[in-house]
Amino acid sequence: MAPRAAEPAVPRWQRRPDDRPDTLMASALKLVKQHGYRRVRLEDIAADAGVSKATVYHYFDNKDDLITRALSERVAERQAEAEAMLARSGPSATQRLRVFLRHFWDVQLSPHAGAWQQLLVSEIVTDAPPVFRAWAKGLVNRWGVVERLIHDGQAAREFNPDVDAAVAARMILSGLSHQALFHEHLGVKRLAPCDLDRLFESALAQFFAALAVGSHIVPPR
Amino acid sequence: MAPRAAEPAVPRWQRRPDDRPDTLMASALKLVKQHGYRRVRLEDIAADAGVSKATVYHYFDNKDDLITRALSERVAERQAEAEAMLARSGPSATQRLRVFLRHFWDVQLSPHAGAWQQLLVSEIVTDAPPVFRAWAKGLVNRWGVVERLIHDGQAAREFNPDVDAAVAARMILSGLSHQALFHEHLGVKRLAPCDLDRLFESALAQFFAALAVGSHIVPPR
Amino acid sequence: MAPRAAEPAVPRWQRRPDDRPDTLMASALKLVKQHGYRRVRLEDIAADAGVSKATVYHYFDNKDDLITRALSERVAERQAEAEAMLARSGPSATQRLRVFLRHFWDVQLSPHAGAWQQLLVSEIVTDAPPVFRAWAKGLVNRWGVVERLIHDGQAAREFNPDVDAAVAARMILSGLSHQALFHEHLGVKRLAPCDLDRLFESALAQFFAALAVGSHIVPPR
Amino acid sequence: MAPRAAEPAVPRWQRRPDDRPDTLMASALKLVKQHGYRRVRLEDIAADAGVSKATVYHYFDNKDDLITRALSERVAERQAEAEAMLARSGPSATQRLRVFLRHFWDVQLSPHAGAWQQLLVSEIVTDAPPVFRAWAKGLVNRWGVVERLIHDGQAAREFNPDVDAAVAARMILSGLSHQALFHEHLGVKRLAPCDLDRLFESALAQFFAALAVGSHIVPPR
DNA sequence: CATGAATGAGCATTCATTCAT
DNA sequence: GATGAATGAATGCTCATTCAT
Repeated sequence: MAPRAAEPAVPRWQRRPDDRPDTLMASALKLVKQHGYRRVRLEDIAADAGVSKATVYHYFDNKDDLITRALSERVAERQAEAEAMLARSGPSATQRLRVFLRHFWDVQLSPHAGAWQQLLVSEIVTDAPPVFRAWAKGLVNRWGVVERLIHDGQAAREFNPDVDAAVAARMILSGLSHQALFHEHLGVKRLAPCDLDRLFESALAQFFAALAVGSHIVPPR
Repeated sequence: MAPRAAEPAVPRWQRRPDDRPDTLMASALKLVKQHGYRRVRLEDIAADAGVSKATVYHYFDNKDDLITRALSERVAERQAEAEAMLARSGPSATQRLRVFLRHFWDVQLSPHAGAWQQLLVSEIVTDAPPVFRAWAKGLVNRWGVVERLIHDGQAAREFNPDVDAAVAARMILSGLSHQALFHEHLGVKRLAPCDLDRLFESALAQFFAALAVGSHIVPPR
Repeated sequence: MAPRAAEPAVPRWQRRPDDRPDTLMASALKLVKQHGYRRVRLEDIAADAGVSKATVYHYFDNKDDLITRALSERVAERQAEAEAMLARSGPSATQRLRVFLRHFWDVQLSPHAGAWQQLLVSEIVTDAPPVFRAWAKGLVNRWGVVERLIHDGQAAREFNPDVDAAVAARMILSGLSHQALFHEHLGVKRLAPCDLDRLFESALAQFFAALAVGSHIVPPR
Repeated sequence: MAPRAAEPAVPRWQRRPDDRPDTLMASALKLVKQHGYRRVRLEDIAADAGVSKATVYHYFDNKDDLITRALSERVAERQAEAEAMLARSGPSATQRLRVFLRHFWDVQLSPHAGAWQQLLVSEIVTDAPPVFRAWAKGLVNRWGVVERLIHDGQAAREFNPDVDAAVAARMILSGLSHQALFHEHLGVKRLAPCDLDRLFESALAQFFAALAVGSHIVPPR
């Protein structure tokens, strides 16, 4: 409470006011990930950011605005990362796909990603539709990336041209995502143990088997 | 205030049939699905069931108890349905798998199932772990059913014996689930349209292609 | 719920309905003493008496009526005891006083009496004035008893006739009561230990010293 | 709802001086004394202090915290007063005792003190033990003061050195306290009238008679 | 008689938001 | 710009009492 006497008169840094919104959004993000969208209290966010509740209203319209903007910004960053994830070079479509999917899997397994999936599916889709839409665009984008890689492989005669590339892309990504969420993040692995690498490798083996040139694909009806 | 003269004195409340707890749980379920676990107000549930708040406390310990029991009961029912879903007969493993998966897909597409997935992933896993565990058991169960059907097919030489049946089971179910959730329930279909039947049929075609006897499966490492 | 089959057809005793009110009052008394007037819940009393809440309303107008009547009855009993306490015979007034006061002290030390004092002073005086009045009559009665015993002693030349007997009676009884309450029941003995017998005996010695024939009593102004 | 035209827009609340917590504690104290610990409603305290319920939570953790702190503070004040009560000078121990006890008696007769005794004995001892302990310390303290004054008198040959000073102190203070409570505050004077001054003076006369040099004290056993 | 069922009124506590300084 | 102070609107829970059976 009382000013600490012997302290150096010149603090090492001054909090630049411009940082405020970012600091607040960072705190918001952190606490939302920890406790969920609806459970975070504005007060906690403010405290975490080291400001008073009222200050939040200088920078944001209300709690929702703060959180929504915090999430949006993060979605944008993630999107950028996701783009970067694309394996741009590589000898074969197979190789590039494998690299991309491996990266995707690793990301999905991060606790970060787990928390995000939960938030998205539950509260964001309901309470912050624009954020959800932004994120969904990224999702569709990734589907497109994989679809294009498959098409490349088909064009290069690496893959069976009869395979429905769009669906194949969706299924491998959805499968991996869903497994990461339930198996890893939600703890189903305790009920049905399965080595994570085996999961990924087997899934990939089957994915490529279905894409293989001679695969017995029965075109939909 | 004013003395009611010869009025028949309408009784303040009615005695209703003994299914009170069930009615309450039904209302709870309905409103939880509509507004989410944390957002339902006890008062709304009571009102929906046509009773007063206090009546709820006659049958349940508290709000959590009511909702948790409502969810648990529903999980039990769903579990039963899921068991029944099993295609018990059929000429071939392929046929039986197809029937099972079709049923699974149809169920996943129901709005009901969509709401459930959201609830489970978000609030139930956090706020009602026992309910989540019960549900997770059912999930693992379904994985097991498909795995066994694949094993049957492998034993009957219908499928490639090298395929990792457990992972194949997980991936097809997870893929379908995840697609149903995002594509259908969360509205991603507006961003990336795709016919639901095509989705299912292509997914199945690729699934069986990977299982096909001659498929080029590279066993994991 | 289901009737226990093998049970002897004739229970050893039938609860006589006439017992009900007494049973209820007993439970009320017990719980009021345990938890205080305002904290007992009607439900607890009913449960303790083995009947349902609604049954209480057959015998009593409301919660207050039940408790008030329970207390009143007990006050009446106590009063009777108190009367009986009077040492009717004895060689000297001194002896009879000593016997009476010893009895009084012992009663005051009982946990029972402690609970009662608390109740009286706090809730009964406020919430059940008639009960309080009844009890107060008993109190005044006891003062009168001691006063008369002192008068007897004065008439017999055992005590100094100048002593104000009424006040002496009040002070010895109040002193003992108050000490019993605070020292014993409210636990002040932990802060200022004092042997109970020493307390009583010293108090009595001083009481009789003041009454002694040669005592230097300065009559009030 | 209707747009308020050019209205000066009366502010919804006022900022008030910084003595809020004190104001609140004062109101708490007042209402607790009026209605008892458990019966005061937070809302009433807030209203009495002219603030909203929520404001209370700005300064106190909860209702209990508010009341407990209010009581504690008051106990502290009373304690200070009690210390000051000590008759520091005077020609004789007798004189100093008389002054002290007179002051004590006057205080005990104040309506204030009556309310406090009731609260202490009933709710405080149960619901706010720390407050009770603090108060009990003050009580024991007062016993000690009188005991020391008696010892002084014994040392100065004013009083009989055989008298048990500790017990004498307890009995005179307890007697006066108890009489003040029942006779005055709880209205027993209506049943058994007695002039307050006579009560005090006679009590004191007997007290000093027992202490007198020649008093026939029979040391306890 | 006895009771399970039902309820209204009450109450402490939480939290996003606003205002005066 | 920043904040402490203030609040209204919710909301879960309790309990004495009443009614239909």
